[in-house]
Amino acid sequence: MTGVRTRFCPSPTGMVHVGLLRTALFNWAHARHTGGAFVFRIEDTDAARDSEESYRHLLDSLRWLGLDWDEGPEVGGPHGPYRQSERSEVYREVAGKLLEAGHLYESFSTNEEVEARRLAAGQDPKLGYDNADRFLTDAQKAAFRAEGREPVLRLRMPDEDLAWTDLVRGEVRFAAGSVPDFVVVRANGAPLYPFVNPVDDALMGITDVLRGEDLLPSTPRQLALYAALQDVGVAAGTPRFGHLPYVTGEGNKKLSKRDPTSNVDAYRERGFLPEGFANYLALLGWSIAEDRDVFSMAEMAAAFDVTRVSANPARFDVKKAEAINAQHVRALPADDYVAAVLPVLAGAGLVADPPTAEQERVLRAIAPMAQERTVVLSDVVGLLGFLFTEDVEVDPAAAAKNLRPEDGEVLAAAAAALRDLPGWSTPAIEQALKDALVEGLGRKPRQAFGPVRVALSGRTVSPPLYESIELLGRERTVRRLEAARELTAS
RNA sequence: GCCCCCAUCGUCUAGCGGUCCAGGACGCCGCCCUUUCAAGGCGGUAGCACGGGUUCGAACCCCGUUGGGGGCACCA
Repeated sequence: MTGVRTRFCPSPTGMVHVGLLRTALFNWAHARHTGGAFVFRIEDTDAARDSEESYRHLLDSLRWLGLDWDEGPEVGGPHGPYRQSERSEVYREVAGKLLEAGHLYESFSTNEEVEARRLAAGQDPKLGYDNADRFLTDAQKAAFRAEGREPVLRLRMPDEDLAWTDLVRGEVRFAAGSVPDFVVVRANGAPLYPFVNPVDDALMGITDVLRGEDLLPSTPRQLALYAALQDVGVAAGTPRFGHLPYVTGEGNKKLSKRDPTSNVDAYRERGFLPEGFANYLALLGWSIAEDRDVFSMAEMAAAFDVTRVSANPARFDVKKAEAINAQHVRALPADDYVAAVLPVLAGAGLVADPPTAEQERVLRAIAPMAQERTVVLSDVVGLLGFLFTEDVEVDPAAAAKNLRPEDGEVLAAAAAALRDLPGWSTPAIEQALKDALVEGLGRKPRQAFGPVRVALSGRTVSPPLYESIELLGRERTVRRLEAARELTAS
């Protein structure tokens, strides 16, 4: 397959939805896999809801995920402009051609009139427009205009079944007559989405349209429009369509825009890696192999086949997304991990920006042990914070569990063993603590090291103890042990 | 109401007529390793919605039922 051109054409309203980003990802992957082009177009025809901020945010989100576009905003291309708000002339011209060729006609019926006619005929008003204005005479039109009415433009639907072979679902068919003539241009001259979207696709040479399942019922109209567009020489052909399954939330409902778990930013802020998040998104409807589900963007591009996308709706499962992300975090080269984590620590005020040499040394030393405990980047604030503060705030729950009155002796013994330890190294620290606590006090390892861990890190979960102690240094270690000992007394 | 889409473990999926008493992953439950928590290793739990066909043979093909979802704007 060559010459494939896919597109992603969101409207800049509000936040970026995970389902939207999944659609972008699949279009990108399909283009990359086939060696085609990925076009990015902004459908900002709704001035009331669109915002410049949201537009910027859209570009930023695509770039964050690693989706590069060949044509579109900020990169240009031969079919621009790529923002619909700048293409009004184009639509006016195309509508003119279609009207002249008789594919479009002027319609004066109001919704109330249509409904009244349906009711009078004993039909369900839900059926919509009744094609009543199809053959208005010039005299009739003049009469309506004399009343001060301005017409909308409607597309004359063909009297035949509208069917296509969907890339993900196979043949889909709508019976002739089941789709009424639809409005293409408003009375005030403003073109509508069902018109501008195919017009732009045609003009931009789009060959493959991968979009959400919610748009499937509007495909017959697009097909009819395409036929008209070809007739007047605007379109070269009809694109292939592939309708991607819904991304659902809890329950089986389509993931609502109001559901906080649908906002891509939430994942970004928690520190999902772009590759990890893209990997999970790809799993929503696609799989790379029978026994494998962790892969890179490059691997996805190499293997992606739209035809193998599942038609089933997919539930967004945060737990699995985290598990996939954690695998990407663990696979990071150490330097990359440090680089990724530094801004997070700086953002939490734990290290300077840029970090001091000492802070960087500590981070590099603990990184390999922290890495395998990091699911999302923001985890490091809690996991490593104790290494970058003078004193530590002990988590009350951890204290209740491991800083009980009987644990005081452990802390005292640990402090004593470390206060004058010759040689401050991980092995020396390990030996000293084992001697003092396990041998000396006869405590089980669990009973011995639990209190020490809480005293030093403030939590029951931390990187390996001895290494942490070495990095903490003698002074802070002893001070924290003594401070914790006072807590056991209370 | 009308039209359309979907139907394999709790979840995401593999399966494209025999190699499937259905494979992987997440989750969950054990065990091992271990200074904690993870990671890692090993094992376990759990599924072809139902009914008819077609066929020597059906998770896979067809029809129906049921269930779920979506669309029916001068919004995108």
